[in-house]
Amino acid sequence: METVCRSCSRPKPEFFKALIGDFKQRLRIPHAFVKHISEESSGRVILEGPNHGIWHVKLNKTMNGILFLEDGWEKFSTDSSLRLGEFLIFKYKGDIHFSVRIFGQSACCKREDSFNVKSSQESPYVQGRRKRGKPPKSSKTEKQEQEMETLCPNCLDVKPEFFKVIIGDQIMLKMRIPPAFVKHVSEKSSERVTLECPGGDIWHAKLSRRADGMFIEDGWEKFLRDQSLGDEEFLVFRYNGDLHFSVTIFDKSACWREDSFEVNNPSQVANHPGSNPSMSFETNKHGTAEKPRRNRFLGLQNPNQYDPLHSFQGTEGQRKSSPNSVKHYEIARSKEWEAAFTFKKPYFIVEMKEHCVDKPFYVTIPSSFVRSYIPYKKVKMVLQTDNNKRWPVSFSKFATRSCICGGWAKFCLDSNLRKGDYCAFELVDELELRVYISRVH
DNA sequence: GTTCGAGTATTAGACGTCTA
DNA sequence: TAGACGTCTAATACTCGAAC
Repeated sequence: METVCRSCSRPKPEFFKALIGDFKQRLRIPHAFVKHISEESSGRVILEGPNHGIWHVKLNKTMNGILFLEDGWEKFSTDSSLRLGEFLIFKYKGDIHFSVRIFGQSACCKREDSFNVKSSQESPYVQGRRKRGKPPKSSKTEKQEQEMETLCPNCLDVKPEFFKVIIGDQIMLKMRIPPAFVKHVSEKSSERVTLECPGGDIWHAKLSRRADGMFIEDGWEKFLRDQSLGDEEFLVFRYNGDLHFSVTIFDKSACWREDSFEVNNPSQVANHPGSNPSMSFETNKHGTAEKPRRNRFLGLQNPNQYDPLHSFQGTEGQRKSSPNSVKHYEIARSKEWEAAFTFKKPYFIVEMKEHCVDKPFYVTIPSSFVRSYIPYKKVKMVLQTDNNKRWPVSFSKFATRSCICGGWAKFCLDSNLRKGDYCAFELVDELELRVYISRVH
């Protein structure tokens, strides 16, 4: 169970961000999160890295009330070696103070890598390159060791974590633990998995070890059902050991789901400090309490509540350019581009470089995508766009890489692609890629 | 035996050059 | 000149050996 921290009596609001587009220049605060900081929406904020290093970043507000982390953000981004496709989770501690956790493309928390980054001066990265050899052992003072035992995980992020996005049908039956995370699970552990929501509710499921990975099933489906979890919701699993996971749920607004902090079992309500006394329960046919099902947000009914940059999806354990199920919408807004991405099919994203939009006109396809989805050495493919226009292109697989070349130039010119734009390629059919464009210019 | 530094291998992206 | 292919380089994982 999520313990009550001695340094905080209530849960701290969180939101997550996917690093896409111009994330190195600035980062938008999700609209739904602004309410938590609206009174302090102008000025400097403090970002605390995974190792408790501190960065000061200017929080700027646009005319239409959108908040961006800007001046100083680039330094934080550089010092933390943030990369496209990674995820950040911001926990708001109050007094414009955020702690930040970084999740790599393996879907696991990058804490181990970034733990020793105390500040830009002490970064183990030299000119952006990680120093070779094993990282030095993190040194903690005796006091810090004691605090680790008494502070709740939300206040001291020292436990391994991974995230998972609810996408597609398969995950409704079982959830694959990211391969990069499996090392944290002892081979001697039992098969009984405990999933605990912040409100204290507990679900049990079965852990299956198979040749193709480690899965949580038999009970997972009930957990999803009871939490009314559905497409595009984002879960963070914090591992407490002995197959006990604390689960934090984020909804489509990129903010934590506050109802996940409510207690599902009325018998627990009276004893739970964070419970909502006004919450009512219905009794199901079995006589057990059932939380009213959440009114799930299924579409862009209210674009103002939707943070278009949040939902670049994670992977099922793949290292790069995950072909996870996501769909991208293109949203152009004045000079700055914003895109909302929610794919349903395998995809990859490419930033348009000079060679993509000028001679010799080609796009390199991530090899992980090619291995998984394009078994051909040389084949004709079709690109299509939102307006149902189609462009024939050639796909070629070489010894060291694969690319789209023949025909790409015409697509590029017809679509007026420019250097710096992003293209998402969604594999809608065996030899058909739907292209979504995010324009920077 | 453990920790840490350093060398090597592998992979993927960028870019230059060749050829039909 | 467009497309095909080779080479270079960066990033990172893996392995080994020295120091403690």
